[in-house]
Amino acid sequence: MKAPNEEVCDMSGDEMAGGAAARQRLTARELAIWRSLLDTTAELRRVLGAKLQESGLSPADYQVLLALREADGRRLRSSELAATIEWERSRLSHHLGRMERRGLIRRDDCATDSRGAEVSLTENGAAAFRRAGAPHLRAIKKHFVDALTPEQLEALADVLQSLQRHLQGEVSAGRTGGAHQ
Amino acid sequence: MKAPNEEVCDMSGDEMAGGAAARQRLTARELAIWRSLLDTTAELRRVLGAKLQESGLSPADYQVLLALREADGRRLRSSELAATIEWERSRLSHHLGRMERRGLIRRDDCATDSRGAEVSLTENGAAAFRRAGAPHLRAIKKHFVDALTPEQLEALADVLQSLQRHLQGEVSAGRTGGAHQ
DNA sequence: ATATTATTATTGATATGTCAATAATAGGAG
DNA sequence: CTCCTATTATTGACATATCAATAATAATAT
Repeated sequence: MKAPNEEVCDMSGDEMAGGAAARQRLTARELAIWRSLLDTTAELRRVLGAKLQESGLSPADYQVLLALREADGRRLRSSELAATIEWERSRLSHHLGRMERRGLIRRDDCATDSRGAEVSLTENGAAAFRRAGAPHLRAIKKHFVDALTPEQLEALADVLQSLQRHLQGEVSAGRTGGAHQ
Repeated sequence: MKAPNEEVCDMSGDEMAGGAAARQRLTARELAIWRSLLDTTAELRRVLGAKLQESGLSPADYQVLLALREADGRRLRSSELAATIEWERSRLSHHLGRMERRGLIRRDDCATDSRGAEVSLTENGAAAFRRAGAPHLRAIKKHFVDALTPEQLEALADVLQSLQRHLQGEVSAGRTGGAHQ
């Protein structure tokens, strides 16, 4: 096993111009936590995905149906839907094709923009979503929420907020600590 | 917006036999934290995957090459490799086929078991891994570790440990304290 | 109005992941 | 040994994801 502070990676090289803190190296402990984050979240996705599958929906199906369910008038332009769930348009187009074949959603021509398509739930799709919803939420409670104390949950929320801010600061050329990529 | 403690899901129904705590309901806050976990880790995977791609490797390629790199004699039986990285055998078989076509790995017949295949790095694969390694570790530091304080990192490790114990306790029929797997 | 550019959505090619079958060999019971 | 079962690895069919290219329309400039 590695010593707790062993350096796993020599960070010298490019894009490390700044102060001493910025050139610190990745420890074995830090790497292990990263791997644990990857593995644990993958396993959670797998377990919850399997639960959803019992209702005949994939996680991707669920995301699409949820966004439509919560949309004004239960319908969305294809590109609005893509923006809502943060998918690439092409991915959505392929997936909508499959969901349409299965009778879960419908695509109609848009009245105000001849290029556009309006996506809406079919009766079938709405029913599938209703069937899947409660078991899915129960599974989130059982496998995720119930594993943690309220304090741990809040600590996790704090961690996630920091990670997200850090990620956003990077794309919008921010001044997080000088790294402007 | 939802009130912080609004109940999102009525948990009554199945498999809730026990005390009052177990039948509590999923709050909007808890659901939001779950969604944030999904979204944030997806974005991290995306960013790190894009970085790896600059070296011509997918995250999956990297996992395979890393496992081979760390194996005794730089070679593994196919099923050992699958167990190491926790992949289904069929997935590994398909992926090894693609990696073999790209000249990253090689499969030889196993001397002691005529069914088996021994997977090993090619010179090409070893070189690709060497090229990708340092930038990948730097990216983990930059996008993940550097976003968090040491306290946040330890809090996250604690959360992940609880989640993993909880998941394992479920598969091995209960009693978190006794899971010896 | 016409030409240029941008936006919308789809498509095809390819890479990836899952599941259920298959083929071949190993290992044990009789 | 011979039959039965387990293990090993691959395959084919399909679902999914990404990327680059396309087609159609809208929006804008001149």
